[in-house]
Amino acid sequence: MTGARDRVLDAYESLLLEQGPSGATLDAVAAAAEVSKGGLLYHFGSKDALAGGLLERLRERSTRDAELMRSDPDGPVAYYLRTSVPGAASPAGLTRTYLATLRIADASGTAAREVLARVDADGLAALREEITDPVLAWLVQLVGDGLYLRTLTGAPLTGDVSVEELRSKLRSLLAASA
Amino acid sequence: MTGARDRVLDAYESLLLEQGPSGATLDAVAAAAEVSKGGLLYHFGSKDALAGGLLERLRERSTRDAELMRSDPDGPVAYYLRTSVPGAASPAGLTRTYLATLRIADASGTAAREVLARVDADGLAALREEITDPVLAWLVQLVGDGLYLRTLTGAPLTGDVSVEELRSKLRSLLAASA
DNA sequence: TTGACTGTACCGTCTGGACGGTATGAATAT
DNA sequence: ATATTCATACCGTCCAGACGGTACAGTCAA
Repeated sequence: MTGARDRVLDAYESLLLEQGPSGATLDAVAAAAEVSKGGLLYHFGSKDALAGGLLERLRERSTRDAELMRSDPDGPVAYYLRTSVPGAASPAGLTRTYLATLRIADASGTAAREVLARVDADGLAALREEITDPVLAWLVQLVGDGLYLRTLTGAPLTGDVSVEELRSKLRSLLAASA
Repeated sequence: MTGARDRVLDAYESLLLEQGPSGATLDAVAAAAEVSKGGLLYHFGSKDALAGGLLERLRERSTRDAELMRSDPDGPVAYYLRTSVPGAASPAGLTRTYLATLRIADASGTAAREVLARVDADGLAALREEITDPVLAWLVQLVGDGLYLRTLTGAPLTGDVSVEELRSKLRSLLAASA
């Protein structure tokens, strides 16, 4: 009994990631969630409400992720470097929800942008607790964001240089400035 | 006589950037380009063909941008750092076309991803001509990509740290490893 | 009995696309 | 010199289908 509501949101995310906004129709989402269309509309009264539900989930997961980041035994930076790699999803499922929200950042208008901006701000704040230099903290975050963009485009993440090499480079950069 | 074809592509880009894929309907594009729908369809036989036209333009502009990058008096890196900032568009209009293409990266399926990947590869190759360390070259590119993502979400580019500070940090990082 | 659905039937709107027509100008034929 | 043909570059209308959303009768576990 996973709760149909969550299943609908999961399905919405999946369709957004795999087929984009145009593929995430109410019918398709309902089918993917194994719920009738009527059932979907019972939980989310309109498509806007569905998008709102995704935004709400993003907010929740972002908050939870920030907590995990702060309480990580190796510190926020280590956590961030570990989880911002597309392959390893964040425990809270933040990555997935974030990427899905990115796809509706225009359709949902400003609301999505605001939440997205808040998620970024939360992450940066957590990073700053460990990285004293604000410029460097931002740089680290931007590298993670760049990796996100790669995932968005479905780029192969370049086999030439591994993400692990990138992370260790970042670590040495951080150590040098400390 | 600017050529209706180019005007259509310009309008398509604008709508993609301002309203996203759902706003970029054939009618809307035609209206924005001040061309009738029939006229639009004369130049691009279908919506897929329109997307294809955008991809073609991206390829052209990317090639031209790579040339400008290589022939820049201050070197590829300086050029990249200068132009990857959303505010200052690249001379060839690459930024705009790239961002627009990002919005249809799913609808156009794999074709868009391939071109996007090639643009990234071209940029990285140009960067590598100046930055010997491949990991560092990739890092620089990812920072630029992160800035792109910010533009995509419409994030305020954080007023806390200026992009100029970020650039100078990057420059000093590059100088230190040389 | 209520809440959480399912299933089916619909409706109005919008969208991509097909299609037939038109204006212009250059080439060719007479 | 005039008439005819042809290609290019559009315009405006129409339509089938898809989409979001509504309505409502029924099911079934707690």
